[in-house]
Amino acid sequence: MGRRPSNKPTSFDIAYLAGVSQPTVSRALRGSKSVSLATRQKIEAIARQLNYTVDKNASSLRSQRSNTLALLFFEDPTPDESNINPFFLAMLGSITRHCAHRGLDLLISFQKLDDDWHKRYQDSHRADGLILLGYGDYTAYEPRLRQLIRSGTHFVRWGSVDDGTIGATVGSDNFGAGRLAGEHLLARGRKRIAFLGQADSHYPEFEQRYAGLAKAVVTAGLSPDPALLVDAVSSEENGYHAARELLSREAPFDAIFAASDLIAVGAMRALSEAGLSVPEDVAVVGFDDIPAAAFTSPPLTTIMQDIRLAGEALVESVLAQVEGRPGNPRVLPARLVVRASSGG
Amino acid sequence: MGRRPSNKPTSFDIAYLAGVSQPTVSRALRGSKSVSLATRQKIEAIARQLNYTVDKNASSLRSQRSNTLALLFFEDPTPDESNINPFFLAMLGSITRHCAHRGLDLLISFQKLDDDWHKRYQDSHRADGLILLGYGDYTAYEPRLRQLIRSGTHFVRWGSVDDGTIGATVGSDNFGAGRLAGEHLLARGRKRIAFLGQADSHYPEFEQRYAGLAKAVVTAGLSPDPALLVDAVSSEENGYHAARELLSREAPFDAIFAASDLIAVGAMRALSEAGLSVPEDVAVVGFDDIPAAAFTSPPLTTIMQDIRLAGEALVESVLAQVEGRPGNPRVLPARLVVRASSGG
DNA sequence: ATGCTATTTGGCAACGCTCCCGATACGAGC
DNA sequence: GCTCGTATCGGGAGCGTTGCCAAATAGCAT
Repeated sequence: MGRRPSNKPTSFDIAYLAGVSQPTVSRALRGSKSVSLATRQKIEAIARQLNYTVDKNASSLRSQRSNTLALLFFEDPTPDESNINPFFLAMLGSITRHCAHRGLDLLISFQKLDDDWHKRYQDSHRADGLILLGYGDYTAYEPRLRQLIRSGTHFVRWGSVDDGTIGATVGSDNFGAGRLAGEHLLARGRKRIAFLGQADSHYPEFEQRYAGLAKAVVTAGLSPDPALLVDAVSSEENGYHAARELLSREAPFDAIFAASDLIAVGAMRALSEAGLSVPEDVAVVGFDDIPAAAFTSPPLTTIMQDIRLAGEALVESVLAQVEGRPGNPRVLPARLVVRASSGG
Repeated sequence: MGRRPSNKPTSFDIAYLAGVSQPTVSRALRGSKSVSLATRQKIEAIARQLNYTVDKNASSLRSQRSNTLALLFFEDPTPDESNINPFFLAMLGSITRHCAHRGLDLLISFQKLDDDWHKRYQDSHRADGLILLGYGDYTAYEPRLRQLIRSGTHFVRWGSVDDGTIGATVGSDNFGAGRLAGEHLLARGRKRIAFLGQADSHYPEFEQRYAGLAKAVVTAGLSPDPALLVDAVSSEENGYHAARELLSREAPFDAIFAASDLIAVGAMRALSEAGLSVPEDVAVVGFDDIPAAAFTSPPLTTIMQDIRLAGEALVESVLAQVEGRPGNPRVLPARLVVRASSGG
């Protein structure tokens, strides 16, 4: 029964024990250089001995800095509770680690696209900045982004980096990646490449992936066939149905470029049910390199985004804004991971 | 230029506009019943119009309640940055949703087992309680748990629920699940079932899974063979090596029960390389039902834990403690998901 | 010894909210 | 007509920290 259990010590207690004033304790523990080595060490020793921790709320209230970022996930289609987009989960890992590296706390939250999430965060001082991660229909949350900007909330968005977007944005080189996928398939002799994914402006990332593919096709002297373009948002179910739709169109095709791995996985199931074999009849390339991609049969050729770099870029971008610097847009390279589904 | 951008309104502003005192604003917005309907409505209207949000830090500082939980992940083996245990990620989804449902914020953080993470959270008022999620060596963080208890920090642990554990705990019925797996394999005529996973007291969950399996074997009138017990912690690499170790022992076996899906996946790779086919030569059952389990070839029979329920139970347990009620231990049922790897 | 700069430290006042009272108003009750 | 209870609100005091400025001390040249 040495010490009373939950009598959380304050900086006053330490000040008293160290024989200094309370502000000095604050300075010492925060590493201000205007406190002598001797007193700092004495203070640190006492603090350690008392198991003292700075009160996060008091500190944040006073300094108007929470040293916390909020990570908001948006998902369009899935009403399924626990089934989160695996790519975003990988991103989450990268972001948390980078936050830890920078001494930041990370608040996370899942949002419906049409919720009033922005109100929770603007001016509440929960977080110094927001990281927005979402695949969904861009137009659905675009007005809310304007709201955030108006209220002076710092945020960065993961998504398509182009002129039309609003606020700081970090994203992969979707166009380049699409082109990469196209060139890969063309190099393997495929001539009629279908695209599964929403290729309109509501889904700018998918749109750019398609644009890259089209560019590769055109460059090869071929012309893209609109019949090979099937809408799908990112889920296995949608991929399955999109592939069936494609099959029903009876336009010949010898390859599929899916806008996401989930779509690709669903599509491969549909192909297999239709008696088509991958990659002999149809080569398949996905996007994201989710963990399951290595375990499909055949294993899925896909585009790997640089997740580590992405997490870092996102965190640094918000941080820059918090510190008054501009959060410049950033395009990250993506690379092709060749597996069996595209014929090696 | 209607309103000045980042001049965050305070409750004083609202009070002034509403012609009431500032505390009344606070009460009204928090739904205290001792404020008349008329003034409440007036206050709410003004608050909405000004885009007012309660300052989280001030509120938490005064009330000593942050309405925030912290989710801490522990991982033993993986130094690999972005490769997070998929089961925990699913759990994360469930926990966040339940937190949202309860109006709680969720702080997340990845920890090394031997870090001084407990200091960050005790008395810092970052969070009202902690949820600890980890597969690793229990003994490594057990002393830190005692520390938390001493300091009066509320927490709940996901893991093995038995007498030896400390603090509030929620976990699956590992023993029952192990038995389920054993009975399933025995019912399919397998008689020599190997177990891949650390079956000692440092990994109580794995230990119990093994105990359940052993129970099933004994009940069937057979006796467990120590030669069929191979240590492995949860990763694909470890599963691979464990299976090779098993093969090298030259003790006959016709089934493998892996303590986790990751181990099972690695083991299947080793089996396949050794020219053994699943399930003909060796039936395989995993544990966790990670997303990839459905895509292995053959698809993996595994144990599915009730993740939705788990998230809810964890959150409710900490909440109970915060409110002064005891956070009782809770054992959740798990069920078998039969796929091809065990012979259907 | 005196003055003057450089280094440390203390005092005071917020930060924006919630909690604990006490004050006021209004009807009811005798 | 007066007291008393109930509903509603205001006043004042913190919650534990950090920011700002002044004060004290030390160090050194004059």
